[in-house]
Amino acid sequence: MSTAHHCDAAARAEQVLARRGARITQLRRDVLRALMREDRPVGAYQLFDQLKARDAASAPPAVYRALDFLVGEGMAHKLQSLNAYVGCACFEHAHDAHFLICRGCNAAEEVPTTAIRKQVDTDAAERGFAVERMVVETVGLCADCKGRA
Amino acid sequence: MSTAHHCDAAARAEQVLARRGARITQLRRDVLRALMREDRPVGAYQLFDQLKARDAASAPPAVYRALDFLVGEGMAHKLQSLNAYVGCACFEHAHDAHFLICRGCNAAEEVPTTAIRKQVDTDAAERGFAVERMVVETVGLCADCKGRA
DNA sequence: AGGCGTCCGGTTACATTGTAACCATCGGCG
DNA sequence: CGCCGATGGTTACAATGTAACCGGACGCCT
Repeated sequence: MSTAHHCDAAARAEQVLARRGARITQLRRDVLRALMREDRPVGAYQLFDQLKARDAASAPPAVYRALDFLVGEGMAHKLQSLNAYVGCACFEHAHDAHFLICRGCNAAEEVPTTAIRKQVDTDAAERGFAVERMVVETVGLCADCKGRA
Repeated sequence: MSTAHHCDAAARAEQVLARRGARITQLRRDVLRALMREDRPVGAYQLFDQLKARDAASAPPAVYRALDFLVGEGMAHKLQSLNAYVGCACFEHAHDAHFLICRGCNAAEEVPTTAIRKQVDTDAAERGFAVERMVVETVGLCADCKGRA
């Protein structure tokens, strides 16, 4: 696993944010990079500990604020079933996602939601429900971990 | 809104559990009924406070254990995006669900997942991922709250 | 009936996750 | 320059969830 890919993701994300006119501060950059460096979901306090060790963060609220910013910009997602965050160098401001979360290796693969979103919209429309946000998370075993079982 | 419906739900759930041979203790019954009495998601500590007031629960772990039992039996679901629980007088041991969660009135309507589940299975199969559990939650405004806006 | 093993829940003490509130600072802008 | 909104530092806490240990209840078997 080369780190090049992850650096690229962070760099790409920063470019997108810049083009968008978003304020990229040092803290936000640090959080973004820390997130991207991992290829797994990371807890807010895990991030905090990492950053704290480098004097890059002062206290939990700072980290949560940066995470909220990144999630709002679509550069991170929160995994509700893990209370953890993953990075995502996406070009859309905010977008929903479907995560395949492996309970073997803790990887979380983001996959597109077009078909699911359509079905959710149908379910909602039938009931006059206006969709704002969607959470889709699937827990199980990835191909590798399934094999290793 | 009559309470009859909710009592029926709790009674029905207890019947199903009984037929299944599950151990229905006083605590579990109390938690089940408290859950069913609400028509909204309820936090574990909210339940705890209610039960505590009636001397029906001693401490948080007891409530969490009862909730785990009920979720395992398919008589309750956890809403990951709210950290809250809802009852469900279903006949399946465990089943996934799609929840339409209204941020106006906090109602959570459970709707079937057949179509979504199929798509999730497809997404997963394409990547060799073995699905075990699925979380689908949609946040927005229900018909009533949309109107009231 | 007696003894055994398992399941359940009481209890204590914490761990983890998330936030409210207040203030200092910084950067842009008139 | 002086104002203003956005950002983040700081403190103190709220809310959510759990580990570990124990005793008692219950079913089951002999």
